[in-house]
Amino acid sequence: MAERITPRNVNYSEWYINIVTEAKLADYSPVKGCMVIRPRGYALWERMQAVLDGMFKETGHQNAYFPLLIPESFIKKEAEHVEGFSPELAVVTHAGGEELEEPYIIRPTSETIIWSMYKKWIQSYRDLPLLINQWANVLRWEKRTRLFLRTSEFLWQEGHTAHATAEEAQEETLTMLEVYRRFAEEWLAMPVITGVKSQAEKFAGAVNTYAIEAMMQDKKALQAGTSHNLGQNFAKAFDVTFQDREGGQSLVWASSWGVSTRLIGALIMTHSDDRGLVLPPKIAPTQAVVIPIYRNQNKSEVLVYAQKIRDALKDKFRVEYDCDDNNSPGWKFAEWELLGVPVRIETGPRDMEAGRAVLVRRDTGEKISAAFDEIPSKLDSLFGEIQSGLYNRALEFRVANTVRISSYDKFLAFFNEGEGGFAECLWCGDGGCEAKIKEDTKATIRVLPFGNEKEAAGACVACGKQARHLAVFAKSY
RNA sequence: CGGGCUGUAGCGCAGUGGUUUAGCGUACCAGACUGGGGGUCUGGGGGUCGCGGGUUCAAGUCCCGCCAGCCCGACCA
Repeated sequence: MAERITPRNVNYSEWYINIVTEAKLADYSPVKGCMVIRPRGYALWERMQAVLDGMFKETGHQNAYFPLLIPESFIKKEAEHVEGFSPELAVVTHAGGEELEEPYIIRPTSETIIWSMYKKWIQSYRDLPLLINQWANVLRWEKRTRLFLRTSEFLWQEGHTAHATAEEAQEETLTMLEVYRRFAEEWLAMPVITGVKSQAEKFAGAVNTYAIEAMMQDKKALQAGTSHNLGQNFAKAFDVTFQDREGGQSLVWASSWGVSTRLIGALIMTHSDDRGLVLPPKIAPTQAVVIPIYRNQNKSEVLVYAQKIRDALKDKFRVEYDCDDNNSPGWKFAEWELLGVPVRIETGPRDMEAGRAVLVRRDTGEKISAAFDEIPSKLDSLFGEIQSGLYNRALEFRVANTVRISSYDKFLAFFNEGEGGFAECLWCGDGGCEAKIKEDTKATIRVLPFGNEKEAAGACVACGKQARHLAVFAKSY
């Protein structure tokens, strides 16, 4: 076996790509910047879809589907939106062997096509709120790509809601941000910081963008999900009005929110180690794998015993049984570790005679012997421990790499000389300061975290003027 | 679009103008022994050396051009 690639002998980005490809989650395709998601990678996405979709339904949303192609004129209706997306649009100019009268854009996001329909669907306050989600692919012609983190085409869900009042739209925006926070923290075991984006970092066309930001193991930040308050911007652009209770006409208020296959990248970069993926039990497509260990003379008895264990677990957990005769146990151990399966269950002749099995944790490597009857309950509690253990480990890592900085010299040293991380700093709110900081350090404001308004008293880290916000600065993906 | 690096078997690589039929590891195929941390042995298949041109008695190796990929930037979820 060749020496495994680690962040110590290559850069972090190569390490990450190596894990993605070694675990056979995805490949680059013949289409530049686009990836092929392999079955193992897609299984992760399906798990995420299932959980998120349940959370969307619980909060009153419905799924729908809108076209891939958007008339070019639609994109141009909202000024900020055009400006934000123009550089990365792919345009269809020909179809059916003829040049089209008006080109179509391949959707980079669906606000415009959806709001063109909402105009027809919304007449009265009785039609509101309209709470719709779409699972779809989108295309943004990115200059540089990285599997799962930034590909030209990616899969996502995009929620688009319409409301009668500004307050309702804002409430929806924050409700969905909270759904994302819960999903990231409770399911992906990935601690996130929630808050609002600066005006420079917000979505093109939004009034405000809220986000969940996570710290990866190289101490860079990753925006893992966004929820936008769109105000009346798209209602104005697409002339979507409704008649209120009093008989007057008003523009509707909007939100949109999305997470993408980038979450798979986030999951990998949060928990994985040099042996491969580490998946939290709640999201892992396979939670445990039963590996029989046998010699030729006792093969059939061991296989029967191992199958009994598998059968005792299969209705309660997502469990696989690896009786492939072509690979040695050692090979299988390494392979299933690479794939991130949270618990491995070894059953050999010794275990069979004792009526037991050995459970091995992927996250710590700890081996636990369990009697046959107690395996299901043991596994259940182990999953809980692994889930919270991964969360706590990631949280401790973030806390250990987050510092409060008040002097600009220290700020520059933190990002330009040190290893970086999250810097919590006071900021005056001026876009000029923000731009200067980006110029000097490549660090950007990731988020203005919630719940820190009282702490924003003091001087801006860059210009020294009266601060208005506490901001989290970091280099990001 | 700039800067750097790399194109030789599925993958990872060596090959420094002249060892015959271009090698090594791994993967693959056949068989046997094995099996509690990526097994051992024997035999086997697999190559337009990225593409095009040039120099030379002789080019994977030198020169020119082109193409592709990756990494680092700029842009972005």
